[in-house]
Amino acid sequence: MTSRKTYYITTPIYYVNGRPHIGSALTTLCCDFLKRFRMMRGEDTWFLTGTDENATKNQEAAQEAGVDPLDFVTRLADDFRQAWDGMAYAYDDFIRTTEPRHVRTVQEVFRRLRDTGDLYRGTYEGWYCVSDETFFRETDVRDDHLCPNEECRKPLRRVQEENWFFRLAAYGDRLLEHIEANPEFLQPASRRNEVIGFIKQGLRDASVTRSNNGWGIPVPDEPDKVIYVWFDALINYLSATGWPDDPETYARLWPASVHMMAKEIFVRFHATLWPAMIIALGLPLPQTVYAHGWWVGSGGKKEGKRTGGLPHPLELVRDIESRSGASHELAVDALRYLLLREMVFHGDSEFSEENFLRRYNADLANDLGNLCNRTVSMVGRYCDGVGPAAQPDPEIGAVVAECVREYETVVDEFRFHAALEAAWKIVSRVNRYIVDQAPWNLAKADRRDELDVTLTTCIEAIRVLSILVAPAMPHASAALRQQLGLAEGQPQWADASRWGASSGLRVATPRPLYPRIQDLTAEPLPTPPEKERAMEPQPTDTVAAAPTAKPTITYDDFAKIDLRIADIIEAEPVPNADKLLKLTVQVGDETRTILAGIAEMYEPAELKSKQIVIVANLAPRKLRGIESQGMLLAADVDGQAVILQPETEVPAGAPVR
RNA sequence: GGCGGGAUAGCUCAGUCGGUCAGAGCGAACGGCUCAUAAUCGUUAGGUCGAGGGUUCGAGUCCCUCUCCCGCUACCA
Repeated sequence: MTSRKTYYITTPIYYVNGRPHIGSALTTLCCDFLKRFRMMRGEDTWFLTGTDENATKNQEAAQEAGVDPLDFVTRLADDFRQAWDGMAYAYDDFIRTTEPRHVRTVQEVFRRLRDTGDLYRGTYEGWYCVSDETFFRETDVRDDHLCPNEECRKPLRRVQEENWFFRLAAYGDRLLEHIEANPEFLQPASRRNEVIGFIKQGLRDASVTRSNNGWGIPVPDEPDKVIYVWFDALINYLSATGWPDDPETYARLWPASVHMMAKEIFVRFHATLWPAMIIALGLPLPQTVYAHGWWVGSGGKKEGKRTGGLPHPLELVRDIESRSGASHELAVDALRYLLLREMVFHGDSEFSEENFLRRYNADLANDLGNLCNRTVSMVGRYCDGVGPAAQPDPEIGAVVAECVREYETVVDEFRFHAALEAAWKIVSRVNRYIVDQAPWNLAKADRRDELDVTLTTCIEAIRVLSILVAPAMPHASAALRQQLGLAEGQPQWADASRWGASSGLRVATPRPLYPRIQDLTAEPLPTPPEKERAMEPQPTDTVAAAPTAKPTITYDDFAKIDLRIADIIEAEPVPNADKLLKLTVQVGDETRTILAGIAEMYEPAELKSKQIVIVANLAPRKLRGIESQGMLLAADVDGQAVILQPETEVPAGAPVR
């Protein structure tokens, strides 16, 4: 063994013309999990993500919008960066394909492959789709001369141009050889078989340049051409290592340990073209290329093809946050947990918000959160808040050890949901243990020794859990440790195997990590999350939400919202709710009930006869057992609501535009 | 069209070499407990394991046919 190789893991670089959604969030999350897990084990890690910006479409879209293309893609790239920051993904590097370091590497790759003869000139004459940046053969094109891609169908252009081609066909045998000899190279196995089938069918050389329209990476010495966006994009994994200018960093990072991605870009690009390019360059191949499945809509509809239907991860976070009252950071972790836990190993998984929320209650609120809460509470009550110095139960210790082993095994197989399942075996075993031991009876009978063993066992189990959940839920891990009274700092994996490592901890005041969600009804998700927050009871410990630029919407999107002026006729507090007021409002000749989370800022009396702005066509929703038929608009100032009013009195029901 | 993967309790899914495999979790019902977040613990699900046929002493578990879904690939010059 020579110097220690860094565990280098990558996401694909994301097309900036899409937006972040729970699919790309999952890919990135898997990488984050692996990084955090490896780090915890003491390994050197490097986690790369980024954006793919050289597509011709971007330039055209920028022109339409009348903006400079680079500014345009920069803004879009920032959307991704903010989304990933908001999800607490601890990437080490964010690469953009418009950066000089990437351009430099891509051009060098091109030069070298040109020199070795892996690239050659060829003439292409035929049909070209600008949108897909793809050439089509004569036989693929129908008489209408529209793009054969069913999801595109844009008019094709007749082109004749000389381009550079990559000798992909020459690498089929070498690829197959490597794939057969290295079972861990392409995973999971079902996907590997698809690749083998694809290669055995015979590969075709790939056209890797396009004519230069002012956007993209110019071909060295041929400024009238740019490098095809896919050829350019894959090279980002190499660019980020500093190849060829920074041999030291390169040596530390390359080859990549894992290229993680969703399945649609696996077979042709990451499992075929990219490895062939690497072989042609004479570089070592990545250790593992892994493809996970898609989120598909409920009812068997294939929503994965178009990810437009999938929500933005931070929208879901806001929803969890406002429904549960969990802190923002813990809501982020809740979604991280749910994404990893709901995505099954082999294939596509169903995305259903209701199922997510159900699992939130079951796994996070009832099982994990409550286990911590009841333990800390009992230590407070029976031991004056100091963990006893007893030996924890060895039988539970054996169960914990077994789960820790299982966890480690399945993580190395990329079965994240199975890892979390293993951790939750501990949770449910200890919940059962508590009932079996009945510490409340032990306390009454003054059976001190048994009580000490019981509570020490609980504390120890939670301490181990705080380590096991850390890769998926870094904030929740810290919260568990805070509750137990453990010193701050990164948990270490080795401590998961030290049963009985803690004693005499001073526990914190018990505070539920994950409050239960009362209403699981799945609302249509595109509900504006920020406005909704002002409506919901706000927990006092809510951390300020990470600022998130919302994506641009069209006028049509805006026009769907029916905003109206309303007169407040009646305002009264809602029983058992600190922050909710029940408003009876007049909208034109209609009277409605609206619930608003403004009780902390406004007295019912002072609201009477005030004019407000409401969203009149929001789907009704039950809050605290009362149906709210609309939503009041208010500014959100650090969680406090400030209602919006017309400047002068106007007729109730007047539309707002 | 070819190749591959699915179809298992209301929901999401496990089921390795054919014989306590008909399972888990959630949801629901009932009961226990009271430390806890109306939590937790226990019991309860009688589901023709997509349809039909076959091999076998015995088949979700192997073979054939069919239906539906999904993926990869090819579009028949």
